[in-house]
Amino acid sequence: MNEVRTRFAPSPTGYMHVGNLRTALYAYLTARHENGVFILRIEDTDQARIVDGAVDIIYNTLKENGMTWDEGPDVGGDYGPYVQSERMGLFKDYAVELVEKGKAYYCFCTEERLNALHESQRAAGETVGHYDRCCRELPKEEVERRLAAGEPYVIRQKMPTEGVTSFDDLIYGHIEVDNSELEDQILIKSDGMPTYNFANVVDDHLMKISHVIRGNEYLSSTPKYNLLYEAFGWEKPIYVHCPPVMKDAHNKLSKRNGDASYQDLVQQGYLSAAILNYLLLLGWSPKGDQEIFSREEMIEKWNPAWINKSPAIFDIQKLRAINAGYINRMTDEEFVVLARPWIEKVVKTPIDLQLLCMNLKPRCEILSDLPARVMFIDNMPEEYDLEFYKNKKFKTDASTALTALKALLPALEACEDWTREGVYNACAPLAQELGVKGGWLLYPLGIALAGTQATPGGGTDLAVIIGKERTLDRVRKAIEKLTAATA
RNA sequence: GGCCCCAUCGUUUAGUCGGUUAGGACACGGCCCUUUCAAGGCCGGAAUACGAGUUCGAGUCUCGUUGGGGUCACCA
Repeated sequence: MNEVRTRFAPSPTGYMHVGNLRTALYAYLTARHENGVFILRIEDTDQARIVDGAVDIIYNTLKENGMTWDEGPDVGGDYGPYVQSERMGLFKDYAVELVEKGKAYYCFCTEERLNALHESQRAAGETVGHYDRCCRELPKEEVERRLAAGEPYVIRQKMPTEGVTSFDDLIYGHIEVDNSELEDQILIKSDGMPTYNFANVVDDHLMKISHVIRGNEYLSSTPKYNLLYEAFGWEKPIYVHCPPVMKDAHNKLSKRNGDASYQDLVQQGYLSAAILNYLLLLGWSPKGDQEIFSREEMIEKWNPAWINKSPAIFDIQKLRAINAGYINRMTDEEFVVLARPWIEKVVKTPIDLQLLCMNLKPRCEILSDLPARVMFIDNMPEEYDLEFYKNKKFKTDASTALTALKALLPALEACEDWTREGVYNACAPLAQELGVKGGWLLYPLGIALAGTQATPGGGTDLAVIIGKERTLDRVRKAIEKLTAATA
């Protein structure tokens, strides 16, 4: 049994989109599950599309998610270099080897001739087809003469003309394609550089990649890859083609359409662990009903054969729910650390942060929810709808609220122990004295202190969070407001 | 258009040898709990794209139809 070696081979062309990240995760897990090797290879041969800083984004994203690579541009390894542009010298010799084996050939056709060919195909009412293999059987002497004359050329792969080529994909199973469908594809371009397909096969072989894990847009070119392996006499890898992550039923998720990238999601307050967990489940499922996985659990349970065949639509609602699950599972202390910067965006005054966060934790799905929820602390709305005081269950309204707040005010003024228990104990007994339910008495307090209906905690908790001074001030103002309104 | 691939609740998935009240999660609705809103607990509505065939029996096997995705570059 050979060692399992997988690779993630992104092009540094910008942001990391979530489909890409998922592919990286699947490759990472496949390696780690088998105690194998995970390799990072940067495919930067399309210099025109390279974006500055994109490599760092790839490094950082992988690192943030704990996906460490054993071999790569920065850490080295026995099969480097791991940046494709630094390997350019390597490929031509392999292509020439193929020519010598009769599996490839020099082609001197000019761009003009190819265009003309396509024109005539079009004129004949055919769809534009394959290269007509004009140079495939050129006499050896002619080839050598034209090479010596310095004529520009490409090297093309010689495809079989009849029969079928098949391969096995770990998730799609056995796939066959008629050889007549295969074009004599270019291996080496006229500038001497390899095409992506060719470089990929050679690199994967040289790096001893055992599992080729990639998007299923490569499914239809895989027969060509396989033929290349066969032509060289190399051992073929196990193919794992992953279906795409969709934005909706018709469109792939892509940065070009303005869809959220991994970085965008993090900025919006999603936890990277939650994003990764969600991605794991998008198109893959383990045996049981477990949904939240630590990295160790992911590695343990991972089986690439359980990847789904059909495309999956990215559902932000489910991501929110998973994110909420991660927040809920945190300790209060961990949550305070994460929440503090978001809270401090809108709260500059002193508060009981611990108590606030304790109340916020089960109410927070993503961190960016926070500012809106705590806005009232520094900026309570001057005007708010007195209808807020209406509560069907407790049978309260503006008028009962006035009564309740008037009863509460002296108790709050007299309260010396301004803690959660202290304030609650100062207020709650009043309900008994008045012969009313706790909610009748305390519901209005929350409205008076926040001016909104949804608050992080009940009335007495809010009082403790914002402090005695502000509490008394707001209760007095509410009494004024209610007195004026109900007069 | 040719070729390849795919098809279970709104979404994501379970369903490995044909026999299931077709299960879970998110979302949605209801109830409970409750000092608001949440969280939590309980309950509920919701799917095998369609049509044939094989079979005592089909989500599961075969064929077709429809729908969808991918691919057909000197791009990666």
